[in-house]
Amino acid sequence: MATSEAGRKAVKTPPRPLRRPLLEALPYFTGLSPQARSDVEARLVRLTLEKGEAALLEGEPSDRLFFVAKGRLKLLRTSEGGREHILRLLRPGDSFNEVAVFDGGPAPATVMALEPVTLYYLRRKDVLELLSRYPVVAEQVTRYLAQQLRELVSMVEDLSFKHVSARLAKLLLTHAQPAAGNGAGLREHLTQQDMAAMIGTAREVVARSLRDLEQSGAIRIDRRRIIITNRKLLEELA
Amino acid sequence: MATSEAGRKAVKTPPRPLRRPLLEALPYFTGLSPQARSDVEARLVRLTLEKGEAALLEGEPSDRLFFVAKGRLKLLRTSEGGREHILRLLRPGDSFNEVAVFDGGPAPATVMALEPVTLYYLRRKDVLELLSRYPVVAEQVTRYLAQQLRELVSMVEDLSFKHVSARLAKLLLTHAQPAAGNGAGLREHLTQQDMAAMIGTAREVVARSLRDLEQSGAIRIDRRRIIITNRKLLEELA
DNA sequence: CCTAGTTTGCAACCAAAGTTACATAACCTA
DNA sequence: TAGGTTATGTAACTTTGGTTGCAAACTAGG
Repeated sequence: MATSEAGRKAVKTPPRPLRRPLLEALPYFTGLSPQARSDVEARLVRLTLEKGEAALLEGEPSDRLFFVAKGRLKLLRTSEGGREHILRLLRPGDSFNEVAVFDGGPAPATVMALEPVTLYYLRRKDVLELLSRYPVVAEQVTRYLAQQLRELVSMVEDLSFKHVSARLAKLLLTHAQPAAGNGAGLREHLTQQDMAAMIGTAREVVARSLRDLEQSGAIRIDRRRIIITNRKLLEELA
Repeated sequence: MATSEAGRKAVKTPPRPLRRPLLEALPYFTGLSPQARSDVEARLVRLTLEKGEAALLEGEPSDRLFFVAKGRLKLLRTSEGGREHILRLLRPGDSFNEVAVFDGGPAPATVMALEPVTLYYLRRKDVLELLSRYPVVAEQVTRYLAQQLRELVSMVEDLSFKHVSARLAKLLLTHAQPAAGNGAGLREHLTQQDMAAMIGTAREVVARSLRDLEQSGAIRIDRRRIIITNRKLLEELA
């Protein structure tokens, strides 16, 4: 993360057969019949991006529904002042740009590659066709959209009711090593800048809050790695 | 608005034929064939609520997709501290509880009647059946969900980037009399408490911001009615 | 191994927003 | 219209969060 400015050149690579596991990993298309599956595959277009390149710029029209096959991206919204709020991190299996595809408006957020990335996309008309041809897909799509809505509602709630340190605590918890209880680190390294952009505040405030959390005994910061020393406590703070 | 606590008794009234205009006003079901229409109508259940009654409580399971036929409701999220954040005002033609119906989880928000209200609802299984039987419905539903997502993203952006006075200015603009330019009042009266709950702040802060806006010349407050005296300015502030 | 760029630590300060505490005005209902 | 209830106006104060400004620690590439 923490990439600086970026162009948006995209390398369109020649179509190449999809590996099965990928399509199966896309929530929209699990459990389709073989014919249906090839119907979908025939419409997918492959696309690769370098680190820092944008798949989508907020405000621009776009009718592509994207799927992440490889690599991670950030989906963010930018303020006039240049600050960014990261709404989601995208990883293989995720999709994005549903909003623009389904309501026909401009892209509501920018999506930028955090590392070399492979994407596939469908055009709006193909999506709608698949949607009406395969009801299962329609069902999966509505489920996915509903989940997104649920997450955003919870984000709104957090922003409006919780203080920075609570939002930070929650962020740490959702990024903690899964199995581990106490003593767990984060699954992937996040810079303070990243964390700030994810919970909607400034980097310095994150630093301050991290110190507070350390004071309280919930976490320990060891050579800029965050260790959760008291998960219970952290959950209470969140 | 500004209703106090409320029970949640609901009066289930005997089924009665839907007036055509209503069904036509529901975005999901416009443009259906007559048979399709009666297929939908046969599954709708009618429900009335008194002012202050809840159609839905956040956290409770619910598999009903609701449609507003008459009256207004507020859709809100409550904090532990009892503060509420109003996410949307619902009026005839609106629907709610898509999230729980489509992802199968608990209701993400509470919905409360602001006045006597008539609702219709469909059960989850009927919704899914209609969805797969009539592709047009699937398309309308995904469009509607996408619009909701767009609005929530914009709400998140506002909360994270804008100050209270900007959020308030925006709120006033979206509630201003439609046609009118300067000199326009609000379409419906909102108490400061309402406004505070809609932009995620405290009532006193709204009062303070209103004074600021009046100072700046964007609005005038005349016997607790808000008049927009300089729409341009208000738009800049937002 | 060295350097340029990135990330972090931290303090001091300022601005915004939340809180507390009342007084006053408007509204509704009996 | 009287009297209670709800909505407002406003000030003072506290807390949180945003900003500024560096210095130090780190890291990746050459």
